[in-house]
Parts: sequence; structure tokens; C-alpha cells
Amino acid sequence: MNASPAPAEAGSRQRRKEARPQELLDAALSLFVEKGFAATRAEEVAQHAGVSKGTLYLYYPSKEELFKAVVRQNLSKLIAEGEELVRQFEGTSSELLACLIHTWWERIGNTPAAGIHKIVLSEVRNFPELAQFYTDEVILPADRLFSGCVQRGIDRGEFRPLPVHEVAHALIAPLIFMAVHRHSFGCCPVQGPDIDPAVMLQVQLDLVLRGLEVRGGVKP
Amino acid sequence: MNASPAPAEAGSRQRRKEARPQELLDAALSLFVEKGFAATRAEEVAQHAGVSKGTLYLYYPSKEELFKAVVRQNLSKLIAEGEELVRQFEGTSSELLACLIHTWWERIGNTPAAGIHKIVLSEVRNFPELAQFYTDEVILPADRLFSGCVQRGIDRGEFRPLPVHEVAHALIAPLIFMAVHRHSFGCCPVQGPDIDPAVMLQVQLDLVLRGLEVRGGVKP
Amino acid sequence: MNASPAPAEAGSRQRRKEARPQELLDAALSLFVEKGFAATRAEEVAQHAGVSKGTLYLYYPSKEELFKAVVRQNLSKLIAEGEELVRQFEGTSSELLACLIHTWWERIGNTPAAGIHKIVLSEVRNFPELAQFYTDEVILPADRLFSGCVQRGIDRGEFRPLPVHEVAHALIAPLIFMAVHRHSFGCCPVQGPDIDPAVMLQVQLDLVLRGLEVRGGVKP
Amino acid sequence: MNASPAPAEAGSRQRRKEARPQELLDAALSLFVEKGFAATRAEEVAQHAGVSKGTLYLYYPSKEELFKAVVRQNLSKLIAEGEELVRQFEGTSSELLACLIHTWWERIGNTPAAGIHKIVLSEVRNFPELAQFYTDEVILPADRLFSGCVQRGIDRGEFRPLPVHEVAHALIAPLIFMAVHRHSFGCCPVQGPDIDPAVMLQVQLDLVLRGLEVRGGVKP
DNA sequence: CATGAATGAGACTTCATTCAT
DNA sequence: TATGAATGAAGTCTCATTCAT
Repeated sequence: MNASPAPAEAGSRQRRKEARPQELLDAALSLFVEKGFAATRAEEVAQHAGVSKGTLYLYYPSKEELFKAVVRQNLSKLIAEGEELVRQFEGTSSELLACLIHTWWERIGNTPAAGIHKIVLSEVRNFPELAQFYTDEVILPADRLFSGCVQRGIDRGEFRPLPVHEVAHALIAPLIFMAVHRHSFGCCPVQGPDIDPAVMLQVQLDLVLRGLEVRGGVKP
Repeated sequence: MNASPAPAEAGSRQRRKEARPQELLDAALSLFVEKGFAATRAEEVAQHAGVSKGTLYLYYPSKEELFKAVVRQNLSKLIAEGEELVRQFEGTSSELLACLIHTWWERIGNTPAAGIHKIVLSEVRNFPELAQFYTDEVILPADRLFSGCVQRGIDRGEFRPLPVHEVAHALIAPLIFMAVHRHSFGCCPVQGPDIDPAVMLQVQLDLVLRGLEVRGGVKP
Repeated sequence: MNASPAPAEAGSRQRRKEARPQELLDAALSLFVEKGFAATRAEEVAQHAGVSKGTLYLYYPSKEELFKAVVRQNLSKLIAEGEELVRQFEGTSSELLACLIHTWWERIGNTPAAGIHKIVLSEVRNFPELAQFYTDEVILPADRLFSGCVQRGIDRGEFRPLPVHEVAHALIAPLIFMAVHRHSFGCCPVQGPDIDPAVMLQVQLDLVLRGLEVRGGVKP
Repeated sequence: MNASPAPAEAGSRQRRKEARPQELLDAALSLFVEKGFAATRAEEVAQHAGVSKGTLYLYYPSKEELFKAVVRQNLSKLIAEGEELVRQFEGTSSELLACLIHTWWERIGNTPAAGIHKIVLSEVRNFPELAQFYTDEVILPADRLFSGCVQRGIDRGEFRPLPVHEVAHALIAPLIFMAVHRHSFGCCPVQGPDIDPAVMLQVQLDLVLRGLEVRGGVKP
């Protein structure tokens, strides 16, 4: 009399059970990014993950912990991405930066994971413990990655000697900013200034790399 | 250093009434920036303004309206500043942009008003009408201001012909981003990458202006 | 430099002051009848009377006391009406009842004062002290008046011997009920059964008086 | 006399859930009749139904909706009763009316449902949509029922030709009025005129039916 | 006397969290 | 393990009442 589907392959219930935490984290990420932490109800998260309210609490002891888990797990993703990016060492420093930027955009900026930046920005003052590990695990490594490349360019005589952290920031900030905007204003039916991401990437690279370039007989 | 206003003319009750809206808006700005909209309780705002819960509702019919008033009030300031800056038509376009950037930092980026960006980013999806408003009143005018200057430089043969909106974004985004960060991570006792705002401004201008410059016999 | 109108006739401010309590009671009656006690705000009453919220409290120490004063003062009116009605002793008992009924309708049922019945019915359980004096001052005298007339008719052999209180109730209840309805459903744009007050009075008298009549050789 | 329901079949949680709406509606009816809509706190209703404040809102989204549900639920009962009565087509029209009246009293007038009239009278101006609803669902059907019987009597030559709506009103109003009074003054420890419901029913029928009767050689 | 700004108790409603089934 | 009914703390908002002017 059991109406459930054929229990053939590995037991779908079993696989569902193992997938639960991930499904919950995905639902939560999506909702936290969309509505913010406080405006997202626990039950909504559960529904989006296809489980009941009670089940959510079997996996995460509180909404706060769920939130932290969302940030943490997506951080791991970010970090892994970052570390993978580092292994792309070839050619001139300009080419390296261009490659990094494009890869960042494809793998992070243009994916839902970019929404993480938005929630962390919004909520870090309510969850101070996030600050430390987001800084340690994302901001500092990313800074190290980019300013390392800038330093490499300077060392090789490709780039002018400029403060590397500030240059790194000048390089990546417009892109992060654009990514964050796509998760706030970008979701509203409003026409802002017409900025095309692909063009933006191009222009930003063109601008900054040329700004970095060591030129013939030009004086600062 | 007496907190109460000069008890000179008119009934103090009257003078308080006139000052109330500003006091409430200031308190609300500060708290909304710090904790976000949802996590700020109406009574907290009232207390910070030195009045009771009920008094808040004498001036603003709901927390939501208070929020909008905060955005509106601080926006007016922003817009007025922006338009005033437009009248600085002297010297080269590079000088104009440098001046705009420095003024923006002094008058907005480095003041509590910069926190507005953070709240709007965080809350715009919960207040859809805000999107239109903020876009029309802040984003578009600011874009017009900056891309207008870039266009001026191109027209005068000072800058290379590049997509103006993207350049404007590349110019201002790192600064806004930095300002927003100062209201999130900047308030946590965590050591991020060592970026000095003054240096940042300098480098960003140096980088982008040089990137914009038309050079001798160089091809794009 | 005094902008107030010519202080000729008795001082309008003075007359206003004396009229205040009455104006407040009138406003309150009207609003209590319309919206009920709890749904009427003290400030509304004040506004309708053309004074400020504070002034209301100079005359009545609380909304509850205002309510009781409204009922009390309108009771006096009702009672005075009743006592005046009693003085109409002439002709047959049927004629007497007909006269009483018509007078009641003209002087009470068809005036705003009938709204008093509605609020007392609605609120007496929240203001138990009203019960005693409304009963003593209105219900019992009215009952005495009507059942006295019925008794007179029985004594004179005009009416059949029936329980006088019940007959009095049968006589007046449909009219009070109609009057009360005019202050609730009667104010909504809804079409109920088509009952014309004038016809109703006629029919009700015809029916009940004929029902009371002693007939030829008929047995009860 | 155990207050908790028979713990027989199924989980008690489940059975409670099914019984909740009725329990809440009963508690609400009782309290709304006693104190009026506004003066009844949502938490009180919940407590009377033996649940917590939050549970009430699981079943009814607002106090207003609870109120409407109370009226609706009790109206269904009223209407069903009325329509069932229509099927009593036997004997004279006088007998039919007598039967209707007695049944009305037993099934409605003398039950808590009669309190509905009081709340509706009191609140209809604050809930305008209620007016249409109550008129359509209760007042008009009831009017149709009673004036239909009167018409039947006239058609059969049993009753004098009189305006049927007014006669219907004259017939039923004293009884409704008495029922309403039992939920206002009737609950206060005050001695009003001594009216016995059973006698009242008898007298009212005797009076009105005799008033309707066609008599020998008498002219209208 | 009159005003209306201010207060704060109290009501409605939401929702994170628990727990019997 | 999963559910969803139930809870109650907490937050928004209202309004009777007070009191400085």
C-alpha cells in the first residue's frame, strides 16, 4: 500500500537526507541575499528547501547559526576559487591581472555567490564574529592575490611603483561594486545608468593597466 | 557643551518641536546604518533622539516612512552638493575630476551620510519604490555629473575616447565602496588590508587620470 | 492690534465657554452612536466640538465619564419627554395609546436621541452602573406609562384582560427596534426589507389595538 | 463532565486541531456578545478557548476576520434553521406563525446565537461590508419567511389584508428585542419590568394573531 | 481657561523556537 | 527522522491622559 516511488536506486530518501544541509543553505543564501537576514523567515527557508520548519532546526540550531553557516560555506567556495586562481602564473603581469579579473567575474562576480558580499556588508555589524573570518578568509587573501600581482609587475619593471593595496582596491572595487548592485538595484525594474558588465570589465582593465604602465619619458 | 539648545527666545516646547524631526532623522540614520532597518527598533530611535516611543509616531506615521524620510533628507543634501559642484568650470578636465573626487570625499564619503548607501543597498529589495527614487535622485545625477566631466575631457581632446559611463563608474566606485566598508567592517575591531583613505584617493586619481590621458604616438 | 471681532454682544467667547459642555456632549453622542464607545477617540470628540483635546479634559475627567454624562443628559431629555406625555389623559384608552405612540415617535424615536438606546444596549455590560439608572429612569417609567394605559383600558372594559407588561412590550418594542436599526443598518447603503416608518406605526397600532379589543360574543 | 474531549481515536493533537476553530468561535461569540468587539482582547479569546495568543492567529489572520467568522458561522445556523422551518406547511396560517415563533424562540432567541444580533447592531457601522452580508443572509430571508406566512394567511382569507412586511416586523421585533435585552440589561443585577419570556410569546401571538383575524361584520 | 506636544500603558500581530506525535 | 501545531517574547503602533506654555 506504499505510494512512494520504486525504491530502486540507492533510496531517494537517503540521498535527500544527505542533500538536506546543502539544499537548506542554498535556499537560505538565496533568501538572505534577496530580503536580508531579518526579513527572511525561517519557515520560508524550509519551504524553499522543500522541508518543514521543524526539519530546519534539526540541522541548524537557530536562524543565526544558519546564517553563519551560509556565509561560511560560501566563503569556502570563494576561498577555493581564490586559491585556484593563484595558480595561473604565466606571461606579463598585465596579462596576469587581466586573466584574474576575467576569471573572478566568471566564477564569482557573475554568480549568485556574489550575493554573499551583499549580506556580509549589510549584517557584519550585527554579527561581529563574521568580521574576523570574512576578513581573514576572503578580504585578506583576495588583497594578497591582487596586490601580489601588482607587486610582481612593479618588481619586474612593468608597473610604476605605487602603493600596492590601494591599486589592488582600485582594480577590484568597481567590479565587486557592480556585482553587489546586481543583487540590489539590479533586481528592481528601474533603469539606472546604462553600464554593460562586459564593457565595464574591458574599460576598467584598459584604464587601470594603462594607468599602471611605465611610459617613455613621461614625468609623474 | 550643554546638550539642551539655547533657552533664549520662544517657548522651549516650541523650539523642541521644530528640532524634533532633525533629531529623529539623525538618530534614525545612525541606527539604521549601524544595525540595518529591521534590526533597529522604533523605540531605540526615539530614545536616541531623547523622546518617547509615542513622540516618534507624532512625526512619522510608521517606521517605514521614517526610513524613507531619512533617505530623502540625506539625499537632498547629496544632490544639492552635487549640483553645486557642477559650477566649478575652471581648468582642465583632470583638475575638474580631481576636485570633484576630493570634494565628494570631504562632503559625503567621509561623513555619516555615506552610510546611506549601505542601508539602501541592503534594503532596496524590501522597499521597491525606493529603487526608483534613489536611482532618480542620486545614482543618475551622480552618473551625469561624473560622465559629463569625462565627456568634457574627451571633447577637449584631453582624454581618450572611452565609454563614459563605465569610466565614471571606474572612477567613483572604489571610493563609494571604501566609504561603505567604513560603515560595516570598518566598525569591527578587525585588521583588514591597510588602506589609507587619503592615499587611496591619490592613487585612484593618479591611476585613472593617467589611464585616461592621451599619450604621444601610442595606439589604443 | 487685536484681531478678534467686535466685542459688542455679550462676548462670544463667554457664550462659547458656557456652551462648551453641551457642544461636547452633542459631539460625543453623535460619535458614540455612530462608532460605539471604544472606537470613538477622545480627540475626535474634541474636534467635532471645535476645541482641543486638552479642553475636553477640563470638562470631563475621562472618556468614561464623558460617556456616562452623554447617557445621563440624554436620559433627562427622555424622561422629561416621558413625563410630558403622561399629561395627555383624554378620550378612550385606544385613542390614548395611539396618541402616546405617535408622540413617542415624533419626539424620540425619530430624533437623534434614539441613538441613546443603541449605545446603552451595546455598552451596558461594560458600564454596569448605567444599568441601574437607565432602568430606573427610562425603562421602568416607560413601562409604567404604557402598561398604565393598558391597565386603564382593561379597567374600563375597553381591552381584554391580558398581562399588561407584556402587552406594553408588544406595543412599543417594534418601534424602538425600528428606531435603533435606523442608527445601525439604516446608515449603510444596503437595501433591507422595505418598511416605511409611518406605515409601520399605523399597522402596529391597528394590529395591537384590535388585538386588545373586547369583541362581541367571542370567547378567549 | 470532563472538559477535555474523549481521548479515543487518533492523536489528540490532531483532534484538537480540528476542534480549535469551533472552540475559538465559541469563545469569541461569548466575549464579543458580552463586551463588544473592541473591548474584547484577542488574548482573552485565546485563553477562553484554552490556547495561547499565537494559536488564535494560526486560525484567523486578524481579530476582524475572527469577528466576521463568528458572525458567519452563527448565521449559517440561523439560516439553516429558517429554511428548515419553511417546510412546515400544515394547518392554518395562525398555527403556522405560532409554530414559527415558538421554534424561533427555542432554537435562536433563547440560545447564545441571539447575542449575534447585539454585536451586529453595535458594530455594523464599523464593518460596512457586514451590513450587506447580514442583510442578505439573515434579515431578508427572515423577512421573507415571516411575511410569506402572513401573505399566505391573507391569500387564504384567514388574515385581514395588511402590509405584510410591517406585520412581519410587528410580529417578530418584540421577540428579537427581548432576546437582545437578555444579553445586555438581562446580565446586570437590576430589576426591570417583570416580563416572562414564555408569557411574552403567548401574549404577543395572541395579540397579533387576533389583530390579524378577519372578523364577522366588522369593517376595517 | 485653552492648547497641543509628549507620554507610556496596552493592544494587535509576527515569528523563532519547541515538542508531541 | 520529520512534521507542523503550539507557544510566548518581542516589536509596531494607538490613544487616553497629562502638563508646560
